[in-house]
Amino acid sequence: MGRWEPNARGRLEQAALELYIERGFEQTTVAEIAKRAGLAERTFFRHFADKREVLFGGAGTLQEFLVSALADASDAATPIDAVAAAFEAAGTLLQERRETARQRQAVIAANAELRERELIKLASLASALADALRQRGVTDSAASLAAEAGSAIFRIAFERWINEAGQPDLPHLIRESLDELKALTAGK
Amino acid sequence: MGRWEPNARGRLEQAALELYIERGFEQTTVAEIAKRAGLAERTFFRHFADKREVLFGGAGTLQEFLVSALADASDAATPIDAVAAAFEAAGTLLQERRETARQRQAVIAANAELRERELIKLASLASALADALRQRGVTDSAASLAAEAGSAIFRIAFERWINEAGQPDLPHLIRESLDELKALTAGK
DNA sequence: ACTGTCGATGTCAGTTGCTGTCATCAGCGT
DNA sequence: ACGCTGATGACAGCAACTGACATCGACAGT
Repeated sequence: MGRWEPNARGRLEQAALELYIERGFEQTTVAEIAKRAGLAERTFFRHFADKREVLFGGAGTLQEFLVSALADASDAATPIDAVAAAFEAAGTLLQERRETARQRQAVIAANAELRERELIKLASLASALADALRQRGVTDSAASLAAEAGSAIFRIAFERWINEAGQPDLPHLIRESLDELKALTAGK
Repeated sequence: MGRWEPNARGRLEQAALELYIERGFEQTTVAEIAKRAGLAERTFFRHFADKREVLFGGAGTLQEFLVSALADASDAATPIDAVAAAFEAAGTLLQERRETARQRQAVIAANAELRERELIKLASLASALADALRQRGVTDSAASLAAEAGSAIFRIAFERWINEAGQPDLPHLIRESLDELKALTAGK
């Protein structure tokens, strides 16, 4: 047994999400989050770079998953198809936590600073995917374009998945968005 | 003659850009910006919501220009082609300020918070373009996809325009990116 | 010319996010 | 037993941002 309760980081994430839901992101102070987690304010900043980051702990994991999924994709696949396939695989995993995802997304949508953070996480993700494509021999500009297009497809499909009633299938929505983009760029 | 020197807002923008270039964004305090502009710190926050916003005064203008350019586009054009054409028109105007754009972009690239702000401005822009497309009768999802794809095309072309040696033509780079995306989504 | 309103700015105090620094203390290896 | 390490606490301090109130030229109406 340690000197302190275990999983300080997890407790902070939990406390923060609860408080952000209860009274909103801006109305919550870091001191309150720390107090609910049974820690000092200073400790919060040892685990998270800032007050927003506590909501994005999973972003790094998702990015690693996508990059390795992309690395495993068939060499025969088009860059865009490979990226979309990686997102579909990730979508299958996300699927299991729809309610959590909805809560989190509601908090993020309600605050501009959190939306900014989300956007930069997605941009970092697209950049990592572009790098992975380049390692597969894809041209510089084609890699950027395919990664950004894939990211846009995912964002739009994710939003529909969150907002739609019932139990929509995220990988299926991703595939639909991909097909629609292909139709849009095919001319009329 | 007013009681104060005219164009306080412009002086603040100028002073801020200079200081961000001289010593970097984080190393500059709002008090220093205000002092260089001959104003009080409080006045800075009356003109700009925060320390970052002072670099993005033109974003609103750009967005309005794009939306009205899109509204003027031919009804025969594909959604993506209409969006790309709007960006090309904007690119023609941006072209005249390449050096200013490069300086500004260097400052933004050097700081994560500024990149976040830039991303949300671009997201807002894409969202406005999607709305404009919907008013033209484009489907919800097609409008989002076309606007996001157009935005990605512009971002990538803009980056190349900034970094390339010589005097690259921005509208031409936009067109090239559009064509490349079309090729990528056309299958092999 | 007088007067009252208005708009842009100054001044000041206060909250909060975030950082640097040093102290504390259980566990662990030697 | 001893010292090292890693996670935490305690405290001081800076800078971003906000609210409240004061100031004073411009300007309109009379």
